[in-house]
Amino acid sequence: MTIDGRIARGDRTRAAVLDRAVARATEDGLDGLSLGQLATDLGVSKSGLFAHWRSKEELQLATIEQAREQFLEHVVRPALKAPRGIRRLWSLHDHRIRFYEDRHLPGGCFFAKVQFEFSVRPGTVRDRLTEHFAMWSELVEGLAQQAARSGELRDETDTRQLAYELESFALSAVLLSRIKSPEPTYHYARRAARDRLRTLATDPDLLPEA
Amino acid sequence: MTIDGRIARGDRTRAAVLDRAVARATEDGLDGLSLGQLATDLGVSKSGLFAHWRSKEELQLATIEQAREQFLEHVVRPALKAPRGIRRLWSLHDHRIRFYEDRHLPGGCFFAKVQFEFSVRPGTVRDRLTEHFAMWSELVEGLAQQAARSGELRDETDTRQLAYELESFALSAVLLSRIKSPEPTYHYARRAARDRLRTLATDPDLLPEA
DNA sequence: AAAATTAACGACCGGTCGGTCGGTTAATCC
DNA sequence: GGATTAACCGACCGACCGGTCGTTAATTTT
Repeated sequence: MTIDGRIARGDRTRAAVLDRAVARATEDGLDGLSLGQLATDLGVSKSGLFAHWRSKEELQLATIEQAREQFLEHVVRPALKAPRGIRRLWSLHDHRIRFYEDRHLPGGCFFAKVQFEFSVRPGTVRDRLTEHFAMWSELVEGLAQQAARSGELRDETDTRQLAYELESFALSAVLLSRIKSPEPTYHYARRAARDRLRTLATDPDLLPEA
Repeated sequence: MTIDGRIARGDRTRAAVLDRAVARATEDGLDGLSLGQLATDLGVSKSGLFAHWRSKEELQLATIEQAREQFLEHVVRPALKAPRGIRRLWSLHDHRIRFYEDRHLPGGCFFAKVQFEFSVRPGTVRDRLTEHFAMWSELVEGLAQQAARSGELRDETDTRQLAYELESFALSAVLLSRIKSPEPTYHYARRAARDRLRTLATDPDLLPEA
């Protein structure tokens, strides 16, 4: 019952390749990824990559899963530590902006980038991205509904509408932080969400002040 | 002083190529554009394209200008017919959403697509896109300031913040209309902007109702 | 110690990419 | 009517693309 050193080695390179692939994809896109360049960057051979993934598309799909893991680890799981309700909703938005702010990825956000890249290009990659976004949407809308049911949101609140607006503020933070100056952008992204949540909250003091 | 038929012919093909390039770029991006495919689609030869643009980058830059023209014609100029102030601001947002809704371009929005594509890729293309976005930002913020100065927005209104939020709602409409169902998305994009403007308006009746 | 398994490699393939070059055709100018 | 000009084309180029294949080196199993 010892650890197989060969497999451990494979796992290590696989992880290294995927981490690099996620990062590069935020710059040049999932399709812009060239297997040759990726291999050279990592100091491995191109054919070595094919030992782990049988095609470029397979590697793209694996890259998506890796990006999802990163996002869960840095954004979702920490955010869920906040108390149920409107504070958890805010926490999710805040952690998300912080993740962009901290520049974990050179392009800011893997999913924003590749969603735009594949949103009108049918295929397996697009389908997987759509699934992931559906899950993410359910998470956000679920948290909003939780907050509504526990009486922390005004009765007339449209939780889907709210989810749309939060998504908007975060999504445009990714882009605008690269096109205009980053600091004001992140500030606007936070303030927009906080103001919106405060107008819908039955107890605005649950949220940070201006 | 008659019209030179040869030059007129050149202008016609140039316009046809650029229109097609704008449309295709919303699907595959400005870099995803292949000159060979583009030429084949239009029934011309690849080398014929090089007679009009000396490199791919030159064609990309020309494509950006063409997209700008389209956007001015379908969105900006019609929107500016609305009376100065908050109604003009709303009109700009509404025309923008309508432009996406009408599916003039297969990918929804040229600028959203290529901004994401080039936002972290230094070069002439990126620089031009940044310039264009700066002009667009000035337009929106200028309209907001106009509305504020004429007393149609509450005194405490942060016009830059408002511009950020409007941009967010429109930007995410492009993406979410492809990932989720389109109709609710456009509805959310309009309602978010209208609600926000109404809370900031000194006279909400200037804006359409729910 | 031999056999089996796994990661990784170098050489190579057909195809496509952006780009060049020497024409051809047709409209315009003198 | 001949020279000029502009649009456009077909053949071709080197570079790079995703992908295949036979092999080597290291580790584990028997």
